[in-house]
Amino acid sequence: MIKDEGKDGDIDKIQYSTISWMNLLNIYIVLAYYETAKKSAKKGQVNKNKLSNQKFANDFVNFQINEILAYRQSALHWNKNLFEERFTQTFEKALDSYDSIFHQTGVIIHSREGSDKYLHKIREEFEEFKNISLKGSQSASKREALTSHKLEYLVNGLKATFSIENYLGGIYYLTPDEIIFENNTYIIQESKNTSKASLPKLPDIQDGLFKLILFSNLDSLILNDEPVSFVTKLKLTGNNVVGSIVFPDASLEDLEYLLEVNIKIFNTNQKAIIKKLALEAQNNHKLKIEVSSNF
DNA sequence: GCGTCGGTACATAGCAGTAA
DNA sequence: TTACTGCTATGTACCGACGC
Repeated sequence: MIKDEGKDGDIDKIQYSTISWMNLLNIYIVLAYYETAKKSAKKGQVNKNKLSNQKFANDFVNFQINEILAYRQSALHWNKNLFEERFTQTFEKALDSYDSIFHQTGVIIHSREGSDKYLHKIREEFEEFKNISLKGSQSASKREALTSHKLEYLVNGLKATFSIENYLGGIYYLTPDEIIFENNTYIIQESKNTSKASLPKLPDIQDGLFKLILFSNLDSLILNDEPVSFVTKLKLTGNNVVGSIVFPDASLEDLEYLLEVNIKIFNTNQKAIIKKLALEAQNNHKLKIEVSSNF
């Protein structure tokens, strides 16, 4: 839920968007907090208030996993209950745990002040989510499949926000990198770039794909009450890439040619990833993938 | 000043190849 | 079979840049 790396380090807290994301994808959430940590002994860090080697309270994690194994309802249901009944107290536990880590290690941690504000904000977002789901369940239209999403498209200056809702009432807010209007079609695009390598790292590609697969499964895109045509696109750019390719438009020959002219640019693993991306675009309706140079 | 993001450095684990 | 070596993938930590 929270990771405090000491006063001179980073502090990370779970965001509500992550929780609603899990709701949308039917993934069960396990709350966890760190129980022990050591003062960082790395050179350059010994004189700072920095924690490393943080370990989870494992019993608490295992307990929840066992509960989930015996649970018979949807992840949304589990997550909702978890949030209502355990979130605040577990967060307090996490903070208390950091207090005792401070006493054990002498490492000063971030002040507790911001935490109340955080809890208030995340609770507010949860309430908003509950209100929207309530409205959804009252509506006469029964949605039967995950692919039938309700979609709102808000244009706010240059930023566009999608709110996707599935039939269970899970909601996730996503902001795509770019929206391009071309040949009467909206292209929802995620871009991943790498300045040093020729192809972005696999986790980055996966992240982009993941967001786009949600978009590409949308039934329809409504802008100002009018249905508009759209595709989704993952644009991968890297260093020294010769030529460019767009899947699934490109032929097998095009793919072989791209790999041939970039034989020294892409390593074996990267070539394999590109081939898999070609397959992904072939099998995923409405998804395009572009591989090109970053200049 | 704070929170966030992206790039990078570093440690570690897994794996395959090779020599003893 | 064992010990060693180098390569790669992965996760964590660190740090600078940026916007608010």
